[in-house]
Amino acid sequence: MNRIVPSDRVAARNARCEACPLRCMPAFRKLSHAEIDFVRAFKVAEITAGAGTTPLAEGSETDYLYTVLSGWGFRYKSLPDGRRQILNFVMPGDLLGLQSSLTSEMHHSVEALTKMTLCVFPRDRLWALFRDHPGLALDVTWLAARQERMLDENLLAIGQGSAHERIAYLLLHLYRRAEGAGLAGEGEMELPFTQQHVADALGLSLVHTNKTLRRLASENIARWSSGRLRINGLERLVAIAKNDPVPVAPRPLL
Amino acid sequence: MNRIVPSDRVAARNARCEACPLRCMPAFRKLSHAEIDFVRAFKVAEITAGAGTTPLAEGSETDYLYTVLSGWGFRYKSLPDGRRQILNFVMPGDLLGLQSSLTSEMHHSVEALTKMTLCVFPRDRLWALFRDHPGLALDVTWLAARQERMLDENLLAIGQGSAHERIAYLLLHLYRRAEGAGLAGEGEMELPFTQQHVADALGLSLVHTNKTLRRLASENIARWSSGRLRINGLERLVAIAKNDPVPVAPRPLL
DNA sequence: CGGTTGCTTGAATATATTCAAAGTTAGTGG
DNA sequence: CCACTAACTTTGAATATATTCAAGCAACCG
Repeated sequence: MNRIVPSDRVAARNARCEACPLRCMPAFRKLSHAEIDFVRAFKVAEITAGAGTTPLAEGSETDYLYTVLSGWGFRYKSLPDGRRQILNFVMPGDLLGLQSSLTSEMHHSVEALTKMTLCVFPRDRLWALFRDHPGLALDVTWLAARQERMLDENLLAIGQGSAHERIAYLLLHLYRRAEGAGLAGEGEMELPFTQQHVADALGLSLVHTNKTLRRLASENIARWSSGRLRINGLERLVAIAKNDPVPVAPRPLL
Repeated sequence: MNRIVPSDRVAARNARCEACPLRCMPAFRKLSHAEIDFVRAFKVAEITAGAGTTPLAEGSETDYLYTVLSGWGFRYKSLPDGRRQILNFVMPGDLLGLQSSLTSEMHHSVEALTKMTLCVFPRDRLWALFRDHPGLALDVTWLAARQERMLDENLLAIGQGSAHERIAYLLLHLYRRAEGAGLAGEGEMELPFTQQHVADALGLSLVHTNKTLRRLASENIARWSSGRLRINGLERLVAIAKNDPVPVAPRPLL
């Protein structure tokens, strides 16, 4: 179903992290000179993963951590019979591969939804990061805690919500996160995936996901077509989702 | 429903962390002398939370982190109408309150199932820990990553599993964790909570939870009565759960 | 165009929920 | 020791929600 294809590797050691277009955004915390220098040396490559490829695969060993510079993807786990659960969507600024910091065996996969650009950091230098840059180490922990919080909210929505509530929650969640990454505004954003992805993220069948989305459209709350989401009733969406996860800024970026 | 009761506070600065009965267990990593000294100074109190109390409440501010020394509890989030999702169960060795490391506002609650004993660490000295003890800082990150992995597995079970699979998953998960904390063996363990807790943890109704548990008993796979779980068919339980989360040792303990 | 992928819809079915009530157990106080 | 209560477990029946099955439609692509 999801073929694992090796990612294109681009030698790009000439990283000018201080001029990183992502880091320059106001949403991210400013690093000190010493920290920027460390990050630049920490980064060993910049790779591109094409849409549909699997840069990180469950069960495999990875010696690297990645920061998403651009593009969309998703983290997921599969069952032997093919069912899969999308754990969350991946956007610029996210740190990947931390989950298994000691052992390097991955316990989930990551698939690219669009072409993704990733900064590559060798895992074996994470120790030096913790030893020499406690501020960056706290950033790593902050990112892990943020991830955990998102999973908590996810679990609440999936465990307790009806289909209507789950879909509202997911759309709002994605909109707020995209906002934080400069990818949304004016109630509009790109959704570079299919209804099947929404179904797999929320534990719903494709058919029921479709019917629930149609209902949101007929209620004139949110319309999704041709890969673009338009939210007309943000307040009503929040009321249905019972949760408005506005992101905190400034947030760390490795 | 869940009244918030202040916990009994016990002045216990005479902590002999090096002789901590929990830390002495083989499952936990040995700390260096310097690390032990730091942890002992880091610990400002030892408190007891009675069964049914809520030592950490969603929305409140906490200036402390806690390590569970003994007892059981659970982490949960609630919706305005009373529905609640149990995010996971809390056992000895778990670190609590990290989730919101920078802001001190809690995004979930913790309720004690039995009397719990907790080590108390002031959050504002976390920075000193990261600065002076990178090994302990990595431990904190390791614990966060482990938590994240457990949430991932949870999400997979709840999002994709049938009731039968979810219950099998939870029982197995609890058994493996209890094993790691020295609280289970020979296929037997204490379950100090009710079927309602299982229902709230798995996103199932109480009635359906009960019927599914009865089915597992009638299949002679696992029996739960009078607060005690007896697993007769561990292999069959693993086969249903499609996942056997054997804990890794040694693991860190703060 | 023909083929593929994704969206949409209706109908039949399955799974899980809600409702209702009885049975059990543990704790309390007379 | 027993009556009484409260919390928890168990069961059956009716209902709701979501799934599966099946098929048509639309858009895109070689």
